Amino acid sequence: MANIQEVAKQAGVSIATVSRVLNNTSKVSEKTRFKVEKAIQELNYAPSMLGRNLRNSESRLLLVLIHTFSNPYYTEIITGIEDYAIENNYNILLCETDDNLQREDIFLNMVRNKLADGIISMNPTVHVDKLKELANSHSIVLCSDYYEDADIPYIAIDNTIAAYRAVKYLITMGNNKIGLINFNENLLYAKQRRIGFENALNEFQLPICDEWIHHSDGLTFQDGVEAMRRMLRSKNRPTAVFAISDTLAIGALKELHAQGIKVPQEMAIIGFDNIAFSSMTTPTLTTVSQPKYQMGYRSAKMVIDHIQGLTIENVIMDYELIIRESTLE
Amino acid sequence: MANIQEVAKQAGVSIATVSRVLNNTSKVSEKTRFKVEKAIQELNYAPSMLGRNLRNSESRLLLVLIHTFSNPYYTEIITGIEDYAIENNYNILLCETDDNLQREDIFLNMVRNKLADGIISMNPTVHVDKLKELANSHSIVLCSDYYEDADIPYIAIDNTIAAYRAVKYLITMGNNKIGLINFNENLLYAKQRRIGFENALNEFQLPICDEWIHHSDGLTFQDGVEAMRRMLRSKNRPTAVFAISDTLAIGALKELHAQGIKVPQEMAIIGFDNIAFSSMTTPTLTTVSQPKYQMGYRSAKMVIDHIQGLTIENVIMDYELIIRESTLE
DNA sequence: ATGAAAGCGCTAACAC
DNA sequence: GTGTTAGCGCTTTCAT
Repeated sequence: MANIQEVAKQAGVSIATVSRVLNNTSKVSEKTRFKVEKAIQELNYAPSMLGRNLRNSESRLLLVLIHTFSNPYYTEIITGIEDYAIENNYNILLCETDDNLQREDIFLNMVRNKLADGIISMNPTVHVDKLKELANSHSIVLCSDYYEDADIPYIAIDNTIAAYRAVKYLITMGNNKIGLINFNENLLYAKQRRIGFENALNEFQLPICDEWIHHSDGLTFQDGVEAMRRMLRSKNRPTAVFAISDTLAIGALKELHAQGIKVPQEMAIIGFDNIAFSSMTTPTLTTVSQPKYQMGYRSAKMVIDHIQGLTIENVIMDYELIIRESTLE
Repeated sequence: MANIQEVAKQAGVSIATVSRVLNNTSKVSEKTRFKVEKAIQELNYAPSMLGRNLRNSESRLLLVLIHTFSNPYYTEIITGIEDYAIENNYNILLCETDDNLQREDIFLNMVRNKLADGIISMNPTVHVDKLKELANSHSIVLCSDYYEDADIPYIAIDNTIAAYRAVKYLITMGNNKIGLINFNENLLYAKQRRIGFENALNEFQLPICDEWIHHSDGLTFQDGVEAMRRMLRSKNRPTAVFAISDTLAIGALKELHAQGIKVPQEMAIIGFDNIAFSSMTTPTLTTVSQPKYQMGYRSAKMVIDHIQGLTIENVIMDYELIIRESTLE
């Protein structure tokens, strides 16, 4: 592939002029521009990003850290990120860390290495200390989960209140035995949603029963199936269950169906995230919807603003309760 | 962030020596190595990929082109690609083209631009001529859909036979009125699956009825809902439907449920792809499973082999019929 | 074993 | 309006 030298030679001009034509950065005479463009055509030339980036010391690449592609929660957020990024001439590098510290290191190093200009992390299991240190000198934004007191800018919803509202809704629907399917509570959002859950029960003086609280090892459908299976082992069952993610809720729904337990008549289920599948289940799933696209879009804006030296502030977004069949009587 | 100069200065050696320590490329005395490593530590130095890549004229980045993140079909393939890539010191750049020619151009240019070393395209709507031309001088592999006579290496299953087997299975289950929900037949795989569908019907001398063949505009659940809705407008209904993707099949299932039509008793449904959600629906979905992880893994191997100058050959993978509730009586 | 220097492809400051 | 040139951070050849 031709380089700028060859184009210059072919057009009979200097490389500076070629660069000017390429970047439209100062006046070039019609005639010269024409010659250069002709040469570019003939040589099928495209400028090397590598050279350009090295010179400009920027890559216009954003790293997006996620735990695993298979979690459908991310898809809409990523679309939002990508839209803003593309609009602003950035591209995104989607990085799956998969709980692998080594892989994580590779990605974090890419921004120290100048291969990427900033990071949007949606990966709460990331090595916090490293991220914190990196955030001192680089542009990092956390999306949808964050760390308290870590001083890394974030965008998220108020999980405590959202969970509180969801559970309160279950209560107002007449449920007074309410269970929880949670994930690893080291994650802030999981902890917060549990607190919201407890706040609601406390407010209505309902029991918080350990038998009705189960933790899953992961966030796949199958994890939800297993959590519900464990919950159903006890004869004393809740009449409603709040699952911390739609994937878990959908798995739970499946297990209830397998055991012939009617939803919502015998047990109501509410999820969290409003993933696309949640309206395709039988019954359809009541859930808490985060403005995922907007969260992605704005987190991209945040990180790009930060790269360009602006100061940015944490953002708390609104959520919405989407009521569907799994909680209606 | 420090650069190689500063490290050299701090260690009291030349930049060449630092580079040698970094890359372990020739003998360096213990003492010098130690000094350099100390300086690297102190300055918290990490080499710039940009400089390195420019020098080596490689980026060790692979582009993965997909149509949209929201299609769950891709997730497992991408995991396979990523595993092989990481094992071989490559990273992947996941690119969503979204039918946008301009966006597509950006991505294709990245490989001409030396920002990426190769492309795995799973995006059948990509501008074929451009891709073909690019494939002459760069490393490109098509995964799961391909172009006939385009001479671009690919990995895929035999869609015609897979579809044939799926439909034949419906026939042997006693169905003789079989419908099809297809997608845009400009896509090779859609065309091939239709041919397989017709081959099976022809073999058993069953009618191919236009009323029972519907095309959707997209591959979302909603598209499946709408396709089934259209099919149900005619009184004369098929007793089984082959949907070209699980997403469409799941949408169809949803619409059948909404209209109170029992699956599989009144209508059997079979999908294609075995996405994770297909075992979570009610009823669970019979489907054709492609070895998605392996297809990803091997396509990454193919493109990296090609980058490294090896000759590569097209690969046809096996598929598997996964029988679940949506076709059982 | 180590250093000096060229050069990867590009942009921008400076000179004309 | 256009050309010359330095330099972005690195690797590698050639000396020593």
